[in-house]
Amino acid sequence: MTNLTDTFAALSDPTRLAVVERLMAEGELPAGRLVKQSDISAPAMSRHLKVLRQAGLVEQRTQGTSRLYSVRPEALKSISDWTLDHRAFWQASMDRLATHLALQDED
Amino acid sequence: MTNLTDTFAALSDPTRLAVVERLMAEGELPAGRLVKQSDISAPAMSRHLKVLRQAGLVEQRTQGTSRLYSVRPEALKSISDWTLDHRAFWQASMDRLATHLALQDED
DNA sequence: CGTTTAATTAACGGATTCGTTAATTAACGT
DNA sequence: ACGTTAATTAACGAATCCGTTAATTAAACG
Repeated sequence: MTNLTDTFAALSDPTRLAVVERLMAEGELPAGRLVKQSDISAPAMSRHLKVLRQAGLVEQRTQGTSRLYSVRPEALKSISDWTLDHRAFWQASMDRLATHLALQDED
Repeated sequence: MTNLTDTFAALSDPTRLAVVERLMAEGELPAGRLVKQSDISAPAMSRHLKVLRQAGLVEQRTQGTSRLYSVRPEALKSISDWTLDHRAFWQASMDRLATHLALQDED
């Protein structure tokens, strides 16, 4: 099991966050495809993918000379779970804020 | 409005994640209190708090010579919203996984 | 006004991050 | 076995991060 800080670190880079979002939207994709629509080199992308893999955010499988990457849903769930663990805190505050704004609208 | 990658970056350091979690659990606390139960110096903590503040995760108010820090719920909500935006992806996968494991248990 | 308390900013060193180009590994087709 | 395609690892430099100690700012109090 990887640490939550590692998950956050993996998603703290714009290139990596974009990769994860694209893989979620389009599903499994080869590394080369991810390189094409980025403005960095293949080696740079390769190391970003390694970071994502080591953080448990993506997994890799080989097909011919290509490596296909996809998002591991467990990683996403661990983030969601973390926000839910603390939801009692931020939800109440947000509700207060929403109520306050709604009352202001009535003026 | 701050970027989501900045939010993730702020939470990618164990000291900062611990600070945020403690502030959520205990509410507003002075910087000095956060230093005490950490094993880093006051200047180091001060810069961590600055990172959290610039990422919009905490806010600060002054009381006497102390600075009181608290978590901004909006930041937490933005993370929760992000997971919900992609929930359709990971939820379905997790459900499949759960079903699969349940079927295995029956063997 | 000088002192104490609380916290920050300044300055510096070591480690890590992120990009590049060059070299290497891996799988496939002939 | 050889060449091609796809991707990774190696090697290096610039920038950023994170810790430290020393110096500075800010508020409160006699």
